[in-house]
Amino acid sequence: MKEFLEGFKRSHYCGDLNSTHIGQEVRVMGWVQRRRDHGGLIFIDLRDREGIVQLALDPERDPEAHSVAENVRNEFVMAAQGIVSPRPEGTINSNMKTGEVEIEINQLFILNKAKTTPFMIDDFADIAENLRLKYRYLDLRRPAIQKNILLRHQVTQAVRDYLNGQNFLDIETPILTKSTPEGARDYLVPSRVHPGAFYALPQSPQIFKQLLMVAGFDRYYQIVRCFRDEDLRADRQPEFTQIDCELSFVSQNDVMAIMEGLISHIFLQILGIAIEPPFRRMSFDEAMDRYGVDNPDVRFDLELINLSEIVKDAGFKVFGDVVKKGGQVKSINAKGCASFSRKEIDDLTEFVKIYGAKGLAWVKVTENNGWQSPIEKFFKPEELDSINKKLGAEPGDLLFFVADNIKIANEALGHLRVHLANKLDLLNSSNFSFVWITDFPLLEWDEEAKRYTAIHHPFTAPKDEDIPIMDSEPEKARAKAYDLVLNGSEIGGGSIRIHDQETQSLMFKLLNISPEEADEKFGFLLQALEYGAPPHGGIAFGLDRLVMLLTGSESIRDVISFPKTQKASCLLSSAPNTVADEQLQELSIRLTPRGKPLL
RNA sequence: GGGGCUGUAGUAGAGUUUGGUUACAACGCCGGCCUGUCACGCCGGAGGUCGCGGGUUCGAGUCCCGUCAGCCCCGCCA
Repeated sequence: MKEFLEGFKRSHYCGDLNSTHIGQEVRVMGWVQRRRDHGGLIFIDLRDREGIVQLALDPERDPEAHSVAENVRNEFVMAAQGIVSPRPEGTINSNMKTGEVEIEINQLFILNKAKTTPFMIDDFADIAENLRLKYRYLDLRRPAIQKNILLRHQVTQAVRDYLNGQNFLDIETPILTKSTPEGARDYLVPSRVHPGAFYALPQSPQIFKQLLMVAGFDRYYQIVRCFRDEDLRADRQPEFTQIDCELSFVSQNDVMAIMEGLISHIFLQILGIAIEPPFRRMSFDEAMDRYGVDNPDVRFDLELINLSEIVKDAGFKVFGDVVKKGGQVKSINAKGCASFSRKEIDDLTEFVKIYGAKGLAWVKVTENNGWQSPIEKFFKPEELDSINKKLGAEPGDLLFFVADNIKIANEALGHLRVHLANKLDLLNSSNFSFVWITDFPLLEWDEEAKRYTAIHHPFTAPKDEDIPIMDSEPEKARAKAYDLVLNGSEIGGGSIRIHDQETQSLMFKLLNISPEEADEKFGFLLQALEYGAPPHGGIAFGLDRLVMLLTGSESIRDVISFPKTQKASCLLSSAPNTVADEQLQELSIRLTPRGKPLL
């Protein structure tokens, strides 16, 4: 076969041929999408990564090639030579990119046969995902998935083009690195040379990229794999790819502006969509207040309205009591949804319970702005009027209320808002709405650990004006941190980092990390900060999520070549698997009986 | 750790509510026919441990218990 390919070279991709090639002799190679045998004439649709072209085999024109074609089956690998010809009148296929032409074949070779595939290689069938993942190399042949992977390549190219043009340097950082207990659970790799010691796979190159700033590289980027040993979701894999950036001598606005340039460049290059910077900006507090979440989908309204003040002293004791205990009553006006059935409303009630809400109160607004509702009788007419007014309620509207602590009320209605938008078909996946979320709190109280933890990470700088209150009112201190949210997905997040040793030490103190512990865990970073660390900051974008949104995919798995299942296994290779006793011995590892905790 | 959905020829489904003779049609596959099709067409054929294990019953794809796998979500995770 090697000798054959020495002499027989491909001239074009199948999918690239069109009427400009008419009259040329071309050579194509690819997989048989389908063979249509008319007894005499045989058509073969040959597919490669660029598309499909029709091969026409006429027994009179070339009996030898025609007889080869008689034995061809789906997914055979073929090499073909012939003349690109216009299709006869009336046989042009406008559904195909190459539909105006066909190749009149004069030489046809079978490069390899193929067994009947477990599923058809096309975009019509809806294949069970475990089967797709087991035969991922066949799944990846399907045009829709292949398109995603090709687009992913185009995105990384666009990223490199832009960042290279902005003087960023692509620098690699270690994959075998040190466990840092803050943040997600680490994937650990046992060391053979150091029995009992472990490397950790990086959750992000965070500390190393900061060290690159100390080293003076000034602008760094890396398209880099990161690892987090946490449970999976439709948009979460245990290994994922970040577009990781860090810059020296910049403010928060500098970072955001440069990254708006990057995102605009990507969208223009990939989708031809112009997105004009600056992007919309919104504080964390505003996002929580109006949308209930820190990753608001701003493609639609259905905003959350706080009714706490109105209902605090109103007739409905259940609402009033919640407010008096420090909770909130928030609501959504679903315009024109009064036609929802009892069943539909019950389903929505079940939906908010997922987020801890005890219930979902509702009101159907009737003619003359009256209420049809189980809670109607508890409100005086003037209370009812002021709620209607606050919500802009009109006849035909459906109002929802959640009364609970602030966290649950926000979360339940924030998710209900998106759920309703889906139900009402308000979401358009080809509409891209960006918003920066800024002014995050620096810290968050961890009830379980009885201490503060960093919302972003322990190296995030506080806002200058909040440094004085870090000690006295730590929960009120805000961070120089920012997330970029696209259509309700957090696609990137970053911060200005702490670059002086004193602030970093204060931060560790607030996090209840002792100097000894800090030294043991992050000593190398703290030392580096003492040798002339420049002010710096950066950001990381989730490449997988970005490509998912660019392709309109519903799962992150559809934009990753070899993804893992929800239980983090690879159905193709059967990873993870057990290993030989000898391997364990070399690593000084002894296993406990399966599933039993170590005593 | 928890909640929900799904599992029937190679594939995607119907059948499960109300247990009853040989589990149904489509696509694919195999054979035959067909010279302008393009998710070609026509004729014929093969193909099943109803995820797995146990139970109830005269009898289980169908009911019960357990278990495995995949998916969605909560917790967890930037």
